[in-house]
Amino acid sequence: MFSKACEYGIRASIFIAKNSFDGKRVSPKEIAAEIDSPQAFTAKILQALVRNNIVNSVKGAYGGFEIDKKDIPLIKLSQVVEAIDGDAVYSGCGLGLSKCDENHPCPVHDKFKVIRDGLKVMLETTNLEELALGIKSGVSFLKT
Amino acid sequence: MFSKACEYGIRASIFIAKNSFDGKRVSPKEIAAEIDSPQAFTAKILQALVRNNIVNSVKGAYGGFEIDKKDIPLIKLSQVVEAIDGDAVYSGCGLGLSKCDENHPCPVHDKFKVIRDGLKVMLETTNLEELALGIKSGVSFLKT
DNA sequence: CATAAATAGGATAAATTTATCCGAAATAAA
DNA sequence: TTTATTTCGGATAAATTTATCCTATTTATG
Repeated sequence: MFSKACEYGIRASIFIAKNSFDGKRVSPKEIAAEIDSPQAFTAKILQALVRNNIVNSVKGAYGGFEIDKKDIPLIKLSQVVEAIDGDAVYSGCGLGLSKCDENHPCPVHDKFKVIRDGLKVMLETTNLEELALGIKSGVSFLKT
Repeated sequence: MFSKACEYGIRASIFIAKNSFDGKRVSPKEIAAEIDSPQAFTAKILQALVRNNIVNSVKGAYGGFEIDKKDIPLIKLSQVVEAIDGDAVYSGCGLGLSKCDENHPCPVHDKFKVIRDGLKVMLETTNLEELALGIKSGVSFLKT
């Protein structure tokens, strides 16, 4: 469904959001440990999230990654996915046709549309706040 | 969503089904041309479909790939996907956790479950016959 | 039986994704 | 201003996926 990079990116975003609630910045090292991901690779993904204005980075001593508290409920999962994987999950053809639309559909176009639209709505209506709160309260987890 | 191999596999299966309606066997060359895929790679995927008893191959002169007419309505998209990509699309965690279930869920477990279950039902209730008929009647297409 | 036509399958190459390493640049604090 | 700390970013490597090539094997037909 998503690339590994995107999976790490989502998990990292949730972890950063959780810590930002407490005004705590986190490092790639800490993030990688808490979401069980390769550290250097995760750092690259964090850079992409910074470039896309999803998380904020502070260089130098006592720096790290954070998200403005007021932004946490406004950031949707769809933004994180799009920053890393682009919009292929929504817009691409399920069977890989370069041109596939209502006028020239692949055999499963309509059936896939239902699924993809559902996924899109889900990602666009899920924000980092609710996911971070799940972690904070211990009902959900970011690693095995 | 699916690997390229799986996309080719689905398109190839539909094309074979369409021709099997007319009692016509098709070659990898013909298949690759009609679904716009790399021929040798497609041939490998066809081997996997044969090993999984989804399509039938006939070696030697006048051979090719075919599907028993009576089987066409019985073969579900889920079987083709599973033969090539396995069951990761259904059962895997959306965020890549190796252990993710009701008792130890990732933050988006429930929300993903709805989407994945929908996808699963769709794949399990869509058969090759209806897809092949769409191609035959010209309402849908296997290439751009 | 000989031949031509076709799939099977191993070896290999190219492309993409995933992952690591290291020096440069920035910044807070002493 | 110096130092320690931390992100940034380029280069590179490893792993996986995608793709190609070539030979062996099978089989219908003459």
